[in-house]
Amino acid sequence: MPELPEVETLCRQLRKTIPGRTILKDEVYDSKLSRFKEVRGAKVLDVRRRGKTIAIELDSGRTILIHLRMTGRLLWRTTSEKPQYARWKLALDGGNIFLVDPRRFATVQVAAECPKTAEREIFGDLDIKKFIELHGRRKTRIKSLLMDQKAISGIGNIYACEILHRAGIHPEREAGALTGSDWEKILQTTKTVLKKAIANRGTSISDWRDLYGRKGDNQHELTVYGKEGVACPFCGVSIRRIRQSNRGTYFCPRCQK
DNA sequence: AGAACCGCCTGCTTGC
DNA sequence: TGCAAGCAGGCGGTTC
Repeated sequence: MPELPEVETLCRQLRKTIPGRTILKDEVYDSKLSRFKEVRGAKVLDVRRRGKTIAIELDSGRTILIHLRMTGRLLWRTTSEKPQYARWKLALDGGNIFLVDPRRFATVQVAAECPKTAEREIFGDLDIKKFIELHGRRKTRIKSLLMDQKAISGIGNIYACEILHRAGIHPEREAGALTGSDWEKILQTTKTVLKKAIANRGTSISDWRDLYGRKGDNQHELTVYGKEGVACPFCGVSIRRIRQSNRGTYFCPRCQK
């Protein structure tokens, strides 16, 4: 699933590829994708990441917002050959961006403005002190909080599990019961885990591929996600899987208190 | 307020 | 082998 590191990988690759190019046309292949405003003729100025959203800024003042949800991928092709499960194409001078998505959850919209998320961005303006003030007394469980996009942007199920494992915090701990040093640990580990994943160009356990169709390397770094029954690399105890808010949570019962 | 659950989707795995 | 049920889950919504 594309989370912050995967989306960041795409944004970096797009930033090297499309600014300065002009949009020749766009084609929608999936009726589920809503109609959007005209983007033809506009030139790409920049590509930014907002949480898990890709924002392509145009010189027309509009911004194309792409959210990949579960199985969405973006593919750069210099030919017009349509990949399997192509849902949308942005034709630029010199190449095409295809949105590929077997499960059809991904969304594309054209907005007037780029969403503002800087205060929720771990690599942006997010401030630990302020974060603890806002969320440090809540009754919600820490894993749900890490995945709450309105609290902190970009973390999904895979990285939430991995972060808490490396931080030694049990996913069912109540946010309000965490100490200052717990928070320190969690937010520091969040940075470390996500940075590593970005450097590895994302986690390819199933669908994820980068802009050029290549797998990432971060799946080799995973210590708990998808590893029920496997020995914890730190202590050797069997990784457990529970269900939290209807999604799989993996953790080590010895390392995570 | 927070958790549980649903609907949106379809490729893949599992079980009979 | 073949088919159907079950599973995966981000997000927005509803319900309890």
